[in-house]
Amino acid sequence: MIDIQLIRNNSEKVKESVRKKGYDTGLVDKVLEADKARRELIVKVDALRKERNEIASAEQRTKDIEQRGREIKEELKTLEPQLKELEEQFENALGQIPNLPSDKAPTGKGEEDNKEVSVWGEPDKAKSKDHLEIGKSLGIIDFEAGSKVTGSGFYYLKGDGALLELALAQYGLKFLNERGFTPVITPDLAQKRFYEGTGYLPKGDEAQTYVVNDNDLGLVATAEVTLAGYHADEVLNSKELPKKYAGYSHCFRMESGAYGKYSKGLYRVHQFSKVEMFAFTKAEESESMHEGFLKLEEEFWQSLGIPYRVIEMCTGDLGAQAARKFDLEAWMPGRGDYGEITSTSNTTDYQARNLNIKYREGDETKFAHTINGTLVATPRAIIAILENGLQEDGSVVIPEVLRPYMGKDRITSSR
RNA sequence: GGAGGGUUAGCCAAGUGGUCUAAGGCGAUUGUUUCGAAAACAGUUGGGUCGCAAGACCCGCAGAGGUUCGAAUCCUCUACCCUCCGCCA
Repeated sequence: MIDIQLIRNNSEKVKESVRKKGYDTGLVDKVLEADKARRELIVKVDALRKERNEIASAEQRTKDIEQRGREIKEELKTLEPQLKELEEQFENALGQIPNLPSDKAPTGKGEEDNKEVSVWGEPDKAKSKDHLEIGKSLGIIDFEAGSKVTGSGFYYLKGDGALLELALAQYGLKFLNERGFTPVITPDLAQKRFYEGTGYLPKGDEAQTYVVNDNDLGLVATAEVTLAGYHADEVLNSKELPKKYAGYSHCFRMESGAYGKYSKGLYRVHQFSKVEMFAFTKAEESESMHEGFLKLEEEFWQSLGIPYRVIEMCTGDLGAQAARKFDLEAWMPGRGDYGEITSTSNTTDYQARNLNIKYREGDETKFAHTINGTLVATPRAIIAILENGLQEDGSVVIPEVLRPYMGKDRITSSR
């Protein structure tokens, strides 16, 4: 959520930001109304509580005073639940206001207004084979068994496919560990507060998360959920900041209604694993940390030798949480186009407000800033590696940096 | 699964119905002092409402209910932590 003070003091500016993000500016007026109603009742309730406290600490206790105490108790019995209700309405309204976009984010409505920032590597236009075809002939990806046993959108990786996934994860964690990140293996399930607090409720708010029983637990869509939650309700020491984590987890996404030729094969699946970067920083450091995340993503993908381009999201394509966001898109010969492989967002203090993550600096406590970024989501990495590394003879060359983890330099057939 | 003990502010910790307006200590931070520092002393160190401000008030003792004129304190439920027993490895 954003700071209510900002809305109270500068509602026009907030509306402008909300409009830029493509949300309804009426949300802002709703918040102000709810805030007003809530404050009016607070004044009433506080006055009654004050009187109650005075009565309770009075030197002399008389029948009259005790009678007044009983009256106050009755009044509060009706007013306090009303206040609670108004507070909830206020919180809900406030929670629907998206984070303000950074001034640096290009203004725009949707995908078509995103900005290409840079391009690295030379796509090999001669290659056009699809990872599904390659994976099938090498015997390393099996979607048929996945849909038999689990359902559509699930798959088996086997043989070198399994080794490749683990190689990517291990290389990724080591890569980040060497660059100051703490590797973490996180829970794959989290409570509602966390998967909602990190904002996996997009504009359409179609459910994205698999929920387990009525347990209030959901399968995480990303380790961002559990990494952000790691320091929930804490006050961090500013000297310990920034804190940088490299989380490895499975990710589960319902992806309802997301079928089509661009969602083919491993590109859009219901379960995958991912190495995720996450940082908690001081307010003034989030921007440089975010840019650092982008650099690390580039360095990582360059080390794999995969051609990519960097896209900066325009305001309309930032989502609720992000103030600024960059994606890396790898060249994928099978589709003859670039496809998203990473995404890094600066959510400033938006997530931290939801999850109550602060830091103390001097005699001030402030909300921390949180930054997230994909290092590698393994299925899409596998697409890029298979399709770009395919040789004439049908084998696939493994990027050099992964060879130590695989114990071989190419994939020839499944074993 | 059973039985007991526990959860107080950034951390440690006192407090078993009414000056608790939550003691004290540590840490952090600001000021005084100093050439500078240390030490010492003084202040600040959860959230909210009203107010131009000075300030005033409300809430907050794991969470949610309840008893009472009055709850950190008594009662009920829930979560989590610890110890022992059982079970499994």
